[in-house]
Amino acid sequence: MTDISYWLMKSEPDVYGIDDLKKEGKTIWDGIRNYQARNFMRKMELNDLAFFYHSNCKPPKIVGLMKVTKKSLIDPTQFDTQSKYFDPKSLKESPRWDCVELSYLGQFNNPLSLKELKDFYSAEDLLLVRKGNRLSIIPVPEMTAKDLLNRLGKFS
DNA sequence: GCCAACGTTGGC
DNA sequence: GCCAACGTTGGC
Repeated sequence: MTDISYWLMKSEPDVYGIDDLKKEGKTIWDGIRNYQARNFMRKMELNDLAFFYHSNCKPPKIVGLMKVTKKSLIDPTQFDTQSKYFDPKSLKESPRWDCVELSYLGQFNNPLSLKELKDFYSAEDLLLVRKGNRLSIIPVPEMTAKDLLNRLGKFS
Protein backbone atom coordinates (compact mmCIF):
# COMPACT_ATOMS: atom_id res chain seq x y z
CA MET A 1 0.00 0.00 0.00
CA THR A 2 1.66 3.15 -1.17
CA ASP A 3 0.69 6.66 -0.24
CA ILE A 4 -1.04 8.70 -2.87
CA SER A 5 -0.40 12.33 -3.75
CA TYR A 6 -2.95 15.06 -4.22
CA TRP A 7 -3.15 17.64 -6.99
CA LEU A 8 -5.27 20.51 -8.18
CA MET A 9 -5.98 21.01 -11.87
CA LYS A 10 -7.61 24.02 -13.47
CA SER A 11 -9.92 24.08 -16.43
CA GLU A 12 -12.24 26.69 -17.80
CA PRO A 13 -15.82 25.40 -17.62
CA ASP A 14 -16.57 26.94 -21.02
CA VAL A 15 -13.75 24.88 -22.52
CA TYR A 16 -13.92 21.68 -20.51
CA GLY A 17 -15.91 21.58 -17.29
CA ILE A 18 -16.75 19.00 -14.67
CA ASP A 19 -20.01 18.26 -16.51
CA ASP A 20 -18.04 17.26 -19.60
CA LEU A 21 -15.89 14.94 -17.53
CA LYS A 22 -18.93 13.44 -15.84
CA LYS A 23 -20.44 12.70 -19.24
CA GLU A 24 -17.28 11.10 -20.62
CA GLY A 25 -16.19 9.37 -17.43
CA LYS A 26 -12.53 9.98 -18.16
CA THR A 27 -10.33 12.30 -20.16
CA ILE A 28 -6.80 12.88 -21.35
CA TRP A 29 -5.47 16.10 -19.78
CA ASP A 30 -3.89 17.37 -22.98
CA GLY A 31 -2.89 20.83 -24.07
CA ILE A 32 -0.55 21.57 -21.18
CA ARG A 33 2.19 23.82 -22.58
CA ASN A 34 3.88 24.98 -19.44
CA TYR A 35 6.97 23.13 -18.26
CA GLN A 36 6.26 23.48 -14.56
CA ALA A 37 2.76 22.12 -15.00
CA ARG A 38 4.06 19.34 -17.19
CA ASN A 39 6.69 18.40 -14.66
CA PHE A 40 4.07 18.14 -11.95
CA MET A 41 2.02 15.90 -14.22
CA ARG A 42 5.06 13.68 -14.69
CA LYS A 43 5.17 13.13 -10.95
CA MET A 44 1.63 11.82 -10.86
CA GLU A 45 1.14 8.17 -10.03
CA LEU A 46 -1.79 5.87 -10.62
CA ASN A 47 -4.59 6.39 -8.10
CA ASP A 48 -3.43 9.87 -7.14
CA LEU A 49 -6.36 12.20 -6.55
CA ALA A 50 -6.85 15.55 -8.25
CA PHE A 51 -9.22 18.37 -7.37
CA PHE A 52 -11.04 19.78 -10.40
CA TYR A 53 -10.98 23.57 -10.31
CA HIS A 54 -13.10 25.81 -12.52
CA SER A 55 -11.05 28.84 -13.55
CA ASN A 56 -11.84 32.02 -15.44
CA CYS A 57 -15.47 32.01 -14.35
CA LYS A 58 -17.68 33.47 -11.67
CA PRO A 59 -16.85 32.44 -9.14
CA PRO A 60 -13.76 30.33 -9.69
CA LYS A 61 -14.04 27.26 -7.45
CA ILE A 62 -13.17 23.65 -6.69
CA VAL A 63 -16.04 21.57 -7.98
CA GLY A 64 -15.05 17.93 -8.14
CA LEU A 65 -12.58 15.10 -7.71
CA MET A 66 -10.69 12.95 -10.20
CA LYS A 67 -8.38 9.96 -10.07
CA VAL A 68 -5.27 9.34 -12.15
CA THR A 69 -5.96 6.19 -14.18
CA LYS A 70 -3.14 6.36 -16.75
CA LYS A 71 0.22 8.08 -16.65
CA SER A 72 3.00 9.10 -19.03
CA LEU A 73 0.82 9.38 -22.13
CA ILE A 74 2.08 11.31 -25.14
CA ASP A 75 -0.08 14.37 -25.74
CA PRO A 76 -1.38 13.79 -29.29
CA THR A 77 -2.30 17.45 -29.85
CA GLN A 78 1.37 18.48 -30.14
CA PHE A 79 1.56 16.70 -33.52
CA ASP A 80 -1.87 17.78 -34.75
CA THR A 81 -1.44 20.72 -37.12
CA GLN A 82 -5.15 21.47 -36.77
CA SER A 83 -4.92 21.79 -33.01
CA LYS A 84 -4.33 25.06 -31.20
CA TYR A 85 -1.84 23.08 -29.13
CA PHE A 86 0.23 22.05 -32.15
CA ASP A 87 3.92 22.41 -31.36
CA PRO A 88 6.12 22.52 -34.47
CA LYS A 89 9.23 22.13 -32.32
CA SER A 90 8.18 18.85 -30.79
CA LEU A 91 9.72 15.79 -32.44
CA LYS A 92 8.08 12.40 -32.81
CA GLU A 93 11.28 10.77 -31.55
CA SER A 94 11.29 12.93 -28.45
CA PRO A 95 7.86 14.36 -27.69
CA ARG A 96 7.97 17.44 -25.54
CA TRP A 97 4.56 17.19 -23.97
CA ASP A 98 2.84 14.40 -22.19
CA CYS A 99 -0.23 13.99 -20.08
CA VAL A 100 -2.24 11.69 -17.86
CA GLU A 101 -5.69 10.19 -18.01
CA LEU A 102 -8.09 11.23 -15.31
CA SER A 103 -11.32 9.55 -14.34
CA TYR A 104 -14.37 11.19 -12.85
CA LEU A 105 -15.05 10.42 -9.20
CA GLY A 106 -17.71 12.99 -8.32
CA GLN A 107 -18.85 16.53 -7.74
CA PHE A 108 -18.88 18.00 -4.27
CA ASN A 109 -21.96 19.08 -2.38
CA ASN A 110 -20.12 22.14 -1.12
CA PRO A 111 -17.88 23.57 -3.82
CA LEU A 112 -15.30 25.99 -2.43
CA SER A 113 -14.79 29.34 -4.15
CA LEU A 114 -11.39 30.96 -4.50
CA LYS A 115 -12.48 33.55 -1.94
CA GLU A 116 -13.24 30.84 0.61
CA LEU A 117 -9.99 29.07 -0.18
CA LYS A 118 -8.12 32.31 0.46
CA ASP A 119 -9.86 32.60 3.81
CA PHE A 120 -8.99 29.05 4.84
CA TYR A 121 -5.46 28.57 3.54
CA SER A 122 -2.12 30.31 3.26
CA ALA A 123 0.06 30.17 0.18
CA GLU A 124 2.15 27.45 1.86
CA ASP A 125 -0.92 25.32 2.46
CA LEU A 126 -2.30 25.79 -1.02
CA LEU A 127 -0.24 27.21 -3.91
CA LEU A 128 -3.45 28.21 -5.64
CA VAL A 129 -3.96 31.19 -3.34
CA ARG A 130 -0.48 32.59 -3.85
CA LYS A 131 -0.64 35.97 -5.49
CA GLY A 132 0.03 35.86 -9.20
CA ASN A 133 -0.15 32.09 -9.38
CA ARG A 134 -1.02 30.97 -12.89
CA LEU A 135 0.06 27.35 -12.82
CA SER A 136 -2.75 25.16 -14.07
CA ILE A 137 -1.50 22.09 -12.22
CA ILE A 138 -0.25 22.25 -8.65
CA PRO A 139 0.51 19.77 -5.89
CA VAL A 140 -1.66 19.89 -2.77
CA PRO A 141 -0.07 18.90 0.55
CA GLU A 142 -1.76 15.91 2.16
CA MET A 143 -2.87 17.87 5.21
CA THR A 144 -4.53 20.49 3.05
CA ALA A 145 -6.08 17.83 0.84
CA LYS A 146 -7.68 16.05 3.78
CA ASP A 147 -9.01 19.33 5.13
CA LEU A 148 -10.35 20.23 1.70
CA LEU A 149 -12.12 16.89 1.41
CA ASN A 150 -13.79 17.52 4.77
CA ARG A 151 -14.97 20.96 3.79
CA LEU A 152 -16.13 19.99 0.31
CA GLY A 153 -18.47 17.36 1.72
CA LYS A 154 -19.93 14.32 0.06
CA PHE A 155 -20.49 13.87 -3.64
CA SER A 156 -23.81 15.17 -4.86
C1' DG B 1 -12.17 44.90 -20.56
C1' DC B 2 -8.24 45.74 -17.61
C1' DC B 3 -4.02 44.49 -16.00
C1' DA B 4 -0.60 42.08 -12.75
C1' DA B 5 2.25 38.43 -12.85
C1' DC B 6 4.22 35.53 -14.91
C1' DG B 7 6.67 32.48 -19.06
C1' DT B 8 8.82 32.43 -23.63
C1' DT B 9 11.39 34.14 -27.49
C1' DG B 10 15.14 35.86 -29.79
C1' DG B 11 18.63 39.49 -30.67
C1' DC B 12 22.90 40.67 -28.99
C1' DG C 1 23.77 34.74 -20.35
C1' DC C 2 21.10 39.03 -20.35
C1' DC C 3 17.01 41.31 -21.04
C1' DA C 4 13.37 43.74 -23.83
C1' DA C 5 9.38 42.67 -26.14
C1' DC C 6 5.70 39.95 -26.48
C1' DG C 7 2.08 36.46 -25.30
C1' DT C 8 -0.84 34.17 -21.85
C1' DT C 9 -3.39 33.30 -17.65
C1' DG C 10 -6.97 34.31 -14.90
C1' DG C 11 -8.85 37.21 -11.10
C1' DC C 12 -11.35 41.24 -10.70
